[in-house]
Amino acid sequence: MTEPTHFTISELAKEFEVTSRTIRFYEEKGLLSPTRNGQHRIYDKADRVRLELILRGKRAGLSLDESREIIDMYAPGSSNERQYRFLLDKVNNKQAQLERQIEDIQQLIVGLEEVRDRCETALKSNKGSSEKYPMPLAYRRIQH
Amino acid sequence: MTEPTHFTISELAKEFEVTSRTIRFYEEKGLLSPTRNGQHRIYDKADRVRLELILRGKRAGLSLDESREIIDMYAPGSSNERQYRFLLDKVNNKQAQLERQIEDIQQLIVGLEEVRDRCETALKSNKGSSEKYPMPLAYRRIQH
DNA sequence: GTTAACGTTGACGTTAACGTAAACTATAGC
DNA sequence: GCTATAGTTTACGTTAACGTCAACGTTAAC
Repeated sequence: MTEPTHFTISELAKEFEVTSRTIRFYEEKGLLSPTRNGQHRIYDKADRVRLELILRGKRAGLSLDESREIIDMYAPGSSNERQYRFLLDKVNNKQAQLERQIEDIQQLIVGLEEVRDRCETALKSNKGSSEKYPMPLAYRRIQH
Repeated sequence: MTEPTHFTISELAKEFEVTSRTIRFYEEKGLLSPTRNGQHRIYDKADRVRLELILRGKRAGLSLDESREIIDMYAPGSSNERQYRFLLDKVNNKQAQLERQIEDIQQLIVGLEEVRDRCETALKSNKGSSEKYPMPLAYRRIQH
């Protein structure tokens, strides 16, 4: 049983738990461009990878435009020195932005961990009714 | 010069580089509830912190509803054991979700790092025109 | 007292990311 | 030949997160 090399829209839809409409929408927006068999769409492995990346970007909280930007960096076009330098610049900026995003998420997690600690100590004291429950401190050191 | 303790809407707008409309919108959505001096809004430090959290959530790629969820966990309501257990559960779920989100972002970064490496070697070979430039590999190990 | 600066409440407009429904085509199974 | 299944296009609907007026109220300055 060898790996499939081409896919229909509903196969991809099922695999990635999105609707066909969604996949067609991504095509409208220029994020996918499957070939056609007559009027039906046929997706190859590269298309599948692109869809995967789009959805990863979505889970990451990116807009479709942002995901497109990144995917386009993955698949470079022309290749003279100026283009490389330009791409390099975009890559570095994007990476910096993503790293800032990670920091923001980590700060949110720190806040949640404080909440959890307080919950747990409150539960361990075995009378969760008369506890002091001050505001979290996690959001005190903020700069950005 | 002691730290200010209250703020007008435009002060906050300026500090956080959003419009007053945006801040009022957050209030409409129940994310803020400043007091009033007559008809004007007055924001105290707690309000400011909440705004900060909302914007951090935004940078993190969360929707307003998701940010609200998290903020509401920070500021707990009643406190019997059942409530604590329930909150604890929500906190843990949210944390897991945020950590998955971080992983997705990190994968995107890995892809960008590959691109950058190729850019840099291409530039170092000092003739950026005749290089092979295969598709990135970063998105090969994917499970989720 | 009027103009400027700041704030307020509607209310309608806009963009992104799809959902939903209608009307049609093509193929496979009976 | 007919129905079921999968796919297609076209088009209008929806929700989130604001933007953009318009019309109005107040204090502060001149």
